[in-house]
Amino acid sequence: MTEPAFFEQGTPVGVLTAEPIGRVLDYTAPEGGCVIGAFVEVPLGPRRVMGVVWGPGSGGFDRARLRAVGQVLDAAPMRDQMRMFLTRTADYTLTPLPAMLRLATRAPGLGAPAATRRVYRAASQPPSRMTPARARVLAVMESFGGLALTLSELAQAAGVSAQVIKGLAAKGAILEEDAPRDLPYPMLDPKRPSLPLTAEQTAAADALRQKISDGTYGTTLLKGVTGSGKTEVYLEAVAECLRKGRQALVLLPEIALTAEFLTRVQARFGAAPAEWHSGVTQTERRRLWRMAGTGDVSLVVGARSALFLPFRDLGLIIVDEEHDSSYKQEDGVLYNARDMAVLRAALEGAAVVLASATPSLETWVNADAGKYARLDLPGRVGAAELPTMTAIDLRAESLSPNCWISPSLAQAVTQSLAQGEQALLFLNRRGYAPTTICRGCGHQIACDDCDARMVEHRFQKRLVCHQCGATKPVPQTCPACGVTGRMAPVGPGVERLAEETIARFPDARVAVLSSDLFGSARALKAQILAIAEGQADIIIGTQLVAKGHNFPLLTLVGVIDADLGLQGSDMRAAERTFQLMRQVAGRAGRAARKGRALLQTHQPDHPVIRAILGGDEETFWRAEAEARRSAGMPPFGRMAGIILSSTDMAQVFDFASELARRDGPLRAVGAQVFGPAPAPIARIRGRHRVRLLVRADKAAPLQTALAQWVAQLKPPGNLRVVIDIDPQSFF
DNA sequence: AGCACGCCGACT
DNA sequence: GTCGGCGTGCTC
Repeated sequence: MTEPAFFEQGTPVGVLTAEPIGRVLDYTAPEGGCVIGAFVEVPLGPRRVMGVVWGPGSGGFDRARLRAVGQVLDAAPMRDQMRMFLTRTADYTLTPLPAMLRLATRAPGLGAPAATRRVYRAASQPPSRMTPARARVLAVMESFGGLALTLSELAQAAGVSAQVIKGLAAKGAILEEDAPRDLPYPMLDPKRPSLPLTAEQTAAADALRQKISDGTYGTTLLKGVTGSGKTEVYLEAVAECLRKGRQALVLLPEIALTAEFLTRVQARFGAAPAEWHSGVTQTERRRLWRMAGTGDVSLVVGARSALFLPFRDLGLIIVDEEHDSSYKQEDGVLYNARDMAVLRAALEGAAVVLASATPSLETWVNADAGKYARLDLPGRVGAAELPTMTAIDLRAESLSPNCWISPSLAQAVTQSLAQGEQALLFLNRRGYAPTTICRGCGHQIACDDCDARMVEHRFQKRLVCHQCGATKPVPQTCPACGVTGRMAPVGPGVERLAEETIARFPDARVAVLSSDLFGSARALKAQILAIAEGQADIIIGTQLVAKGHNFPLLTLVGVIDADLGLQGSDMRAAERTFQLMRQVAGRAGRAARKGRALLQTHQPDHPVIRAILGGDEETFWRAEAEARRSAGMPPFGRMAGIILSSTDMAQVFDFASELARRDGPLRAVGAQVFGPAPAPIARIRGRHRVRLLVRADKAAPLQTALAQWVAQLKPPGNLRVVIDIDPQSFF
């Protein structure tokens, strides 16, 4: 069936709005008609809302009662590929289509006529009377050629007041005009020479260029150890894509921390790329959204939601640090940007590059099965060598109570300091101490609204719940037994580790990098820069430091508790610990000096610890893959998590049990239900959470079955049901 | 999502 | 008698 691309005035059209209405509504096409995919404004009840012409009218509504499309908005119509992408992601994630549309239209004033701004341009006629200030203005204009400047730009550049410029304009000596506010982004120049590449990098870059030159879909895993120069390699893929005249998208996990990345793009292409993340202004978002649609932006660097920009001709998607768990959105629409990038690329005829030093098991398996191509960069660039990794067996070390730096680690730190090098002590725990306990009765302080212990933050002088952010003062008196003065912190957090470090190394400058210690991303960036320049001797850090920062003077990484991530029975624990440890260790020795990593552990013979220390990664992945395969777990089977939450614990348990009992639609496709069990976090913000897990074979039509299954029961009152396809954690 | 309609409790 | 609580249902 072929759909008409254009609808004459008065013909019924189906319009999808971002309102939570489960279906497309019929309207009549407006005066002048409209094309399929057009962004329109339609009347809905007393309101006017934005929508997209999704297709011909369904005809299921009284023709005489149809209202007309209000107006066609001034935006590039949504392309077929994008409509297909939204439909497919909605189906895959079991998200209502309007919610997907909302994700794809996160730009303010979408249809408003293009905003203008007043600009000034040189005129041929000189002013009747020349003054030094006027001369400076004219000189600035001369130096900018024909380029139009705003009042403030011009005044600042010439060092004159706005009055001078207004005066010149009034005399006709310069021209005053309105220009569109949304200027095209500076052009990136892919013809500029790349940085010198090693033979290894060149080979990988050539292979990627080849993938892009045929303009078809294909996914490549670019696996390179930290410091192997992955970025330079995939920037060559970007260059090839730009040469082809297509747009490129680079997805990054922690967008607030990309100053270094932007500088590298600037160095390679002579101009900065467009940025898309929560920190960009509304005006900028609007500009980028529109320019993506018209093709006036060639390279976008962004967080996961950049995947939903309306690119006119997307030729390449890079997913950097593809294993990073922040690609999986955990609230609102639950999607994994890495997987959806592959889907979008397939629909657009674009190439995908998944870059990582420690790929996700899913990606490793896909590459192993030949579904993805794979390129390896085994060596570091230049003089840098991979750090050596050794375990410190904590069973053989004598540690004083409330101390976490073993004698062996302390000795290594002393040695680094003596050589004028930096050391990093890694502990993935924010705050001072994870637990506050009463020495009298053993009571632990927990959050009032969540099923979580409260973490002491000495910096804030309060206890903080890491689930909901609630805080309370550290009590002097035990709320359980009423005894005063026996409350005590138990276990280490980075703040407490810093205290110990300062006591042990009084002459060293100690810096703590933890996300909660900085008010803004800018302050954090400044601190990172200062550390990179050598303004600290010992860095104490959480997970934050594992992600992509270069500290050239850093040669020693000490992992305080390598066992931390291995607790619990989550099947992803091994994979996560492996990735994190490898990444943290990779911070050491990235410049000329050799680095080493020391892992404090109570179980040096644990298979994961041995895999981290021993070089044989492929064996580790193969064993992990085999364990998953035999259990029928992802990526060899499919999983969905169903989180049910309510303020009433009995109600939510009863409902979940009833749902689990009525598993007919699931059994019909060979899927099983597990649970109900308390969710990993059993209570958040006063809501009790219960989880069901569904497992199915890879080929099973899981989404359809889930939809039928859940539709059997109507959730009562304030009970909420959220379905999470491909959950990050499964027990 | 908004916004109306509607059916029961405590107020001028 | 009326004001208003927010449950239910509709929007082409």
